[in-house]
Amino acid sequence: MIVKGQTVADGAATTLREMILAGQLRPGERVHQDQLAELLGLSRTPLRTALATLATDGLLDYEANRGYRVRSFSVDTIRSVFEIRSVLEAQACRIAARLGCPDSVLARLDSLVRIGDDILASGTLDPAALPDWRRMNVEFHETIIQAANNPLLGEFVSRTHNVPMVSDRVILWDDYEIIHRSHDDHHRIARALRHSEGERAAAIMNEHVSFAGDLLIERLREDPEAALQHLISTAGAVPNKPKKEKK
Amino acid sequence: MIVKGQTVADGAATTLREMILAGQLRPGERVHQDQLAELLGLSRTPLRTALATLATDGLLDYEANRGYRVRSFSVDTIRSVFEIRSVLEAQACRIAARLGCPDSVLARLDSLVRIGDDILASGTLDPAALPDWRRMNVEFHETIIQAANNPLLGEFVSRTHNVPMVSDRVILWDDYEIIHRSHDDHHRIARALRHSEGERAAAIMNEHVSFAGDLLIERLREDPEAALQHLISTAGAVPNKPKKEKK
DNA sequence: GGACGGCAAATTGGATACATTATGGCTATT
DNA sequence: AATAGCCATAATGTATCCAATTTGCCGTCC
Repeated sequence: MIVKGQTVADGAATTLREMILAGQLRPGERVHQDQLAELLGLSRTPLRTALATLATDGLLDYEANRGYRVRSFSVDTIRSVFEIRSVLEAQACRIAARLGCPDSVLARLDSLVRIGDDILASGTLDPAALPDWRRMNVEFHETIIQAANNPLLGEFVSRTHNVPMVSDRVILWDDYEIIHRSHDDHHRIARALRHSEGERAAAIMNEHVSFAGDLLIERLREDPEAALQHLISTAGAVPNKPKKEKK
Repeated sequence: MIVKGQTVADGAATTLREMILAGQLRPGERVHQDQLAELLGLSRTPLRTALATLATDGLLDYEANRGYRVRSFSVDTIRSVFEIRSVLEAQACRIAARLGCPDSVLARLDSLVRIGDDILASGTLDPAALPDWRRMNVEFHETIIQAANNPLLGEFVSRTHNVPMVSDRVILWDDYEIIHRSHDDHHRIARALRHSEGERAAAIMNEHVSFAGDLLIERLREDPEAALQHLISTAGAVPNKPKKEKK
C-alpha cells in the first residue's frame, strides 16, 4: 500500500525496521545494499537514506566504506535498555500527575484496566486473548506517556522499543500469577494518577517495568532458544507510528 | 581537515549540527538543499544523508516532498528536555554505584572536583576561567555516564545535548554563589559514589540538573534576548564525539 | 611454510541527470 | 473585484553512473 505523503525511503525504513525486529536480518549480518535494493524493488538511493535513518535509530551499526551491519543485542544490552525504560516511564507518571491528568485520560486508563480485568476473569491465560492483552498493555503505557506531554520522552521510549525483546509488545504469556500481578500494577498506577500521587505512580511503574525486564532476562538466561521461540511466536507487529498525519 | 575513515556525509552532519546549535540556521527556517550543498562544497547526495541523520537526531523536522526545516525549540521544549536529562543522569549515578566505580573513575572525579575548587578559590568568577570550568563540568558528567556502562543511556544524554541551551556546556557564569553551590553538588556526588551510595548520588544529581534547568528557564523568561546573548557568547564548541575509533 | 605485498573483484560513497511533487503567479470566470 | 483553477517554476525524491575504498586471493619472497 502506497501512502501519499510518504516517500519510498520512508517506506523502506519502516519495512527494514520490521525485518530487523522480526529477526529476518540476523544480528551482525552485513547489509548488502545492491541485494537489498533489488529485494525491496527500489534503487540504492532511497535505501541508503533509510539505512542512515535506522543507523541513527540504533538498529544498525555503520562504518565508513564498510557499510551497515545489523546491530547485535546481547542480554546485557536488553538489561541496560530496561534500566532506561523504567526511569523514563516512571518520569512520565511523575509529570503526568504534576500536570494533572485530564478526565479523558483517566477514563481511558480505567477502561483499559477493565479490559484487562475481563481478559483475566477466567482465571487462565487464553492464548487467543493475547493480541487483545497486548493492545491493552501498549495503549496503557502510551496513554500515560502522552499524558506527560513531553515529546522527547515519547521519542526515547519509542526508541527503546527498537531493541528486540524490550518492547511492551513482548509479553510472557504463560504464567497467570505474574500477569495478574502485573495488571494489579496497572490498577494501582491508574489510581495513583487519579489522585495525582506522582511519586507513588512512578514507583509502581518503575518496578512494573524493571520486574518485566528481570523476568525476561531470567528466561533468556535459562533457555535462550525456547524463550526466543516463545517470544517470536507471540510477538505482534510493531507498527512504529508514523510521525506525520495526512492533512 | 579531512579525517580518514570519515565520509563527506559524516562531516556535513557534524558541520550542520554545529551550525544549528550555534544559531547560524535559524529555527523554522527551511533548508534549501541546493544552496546548502553549494555552500558546503558538496553534492546533494551526502548532504541529504546528513540531513536524514540530523532529522532522526531531532535537530531538523522533515516533511515528505517539502524538505527539512530547522526544528524550533520553545522554552517548553527546553524544560521538557531537562526533565529527561535529570532522571537519566540520576540513573547513571544509581547504576554506577551499583556496579561499583573503579578507582580510576573515583580518582578522575576527585581530580575534576579539585580543578573546580582551584577555579573557585579566588572567590570570584573569572571569565577567562570559563573554558576550563566548562571542560571540567562536561568531563565530570561524562565520566559518571561512562561509569554506568550503559550505551543507550550515553546515547540519550548526548541527544539531549542536541537541544540548544540544554547542554552541560552551557553555563550561566555570572553568579558565584550559584556556581559554588553547583560545585558543592559535584563534591557530594563524588563522595556518594565513592561510598557506593547510589540513591543518594542520584538524588543530588537529579536536583543538580533540575535546578540548572529551572535557572536557565527563569533567565530565558525574564529576558530572553539578554540570556541568549550571554549564552551564545559563553558557549563553547560542541564537538559531538565520533562514535567509531580508528583501529 | 608463513607472511607480506600487490592486484582484481566487489562494494560502498558521491555526483549528475531525470522524475515527481509543491508553490506562486496569472488568467479567466463569476 | 475576488476567487478558483491552471500553468510555469522551483525544489525535492529517485535512478543511474562514476570514483574511491575495501577485501579476498594469489604469488612471491623471506
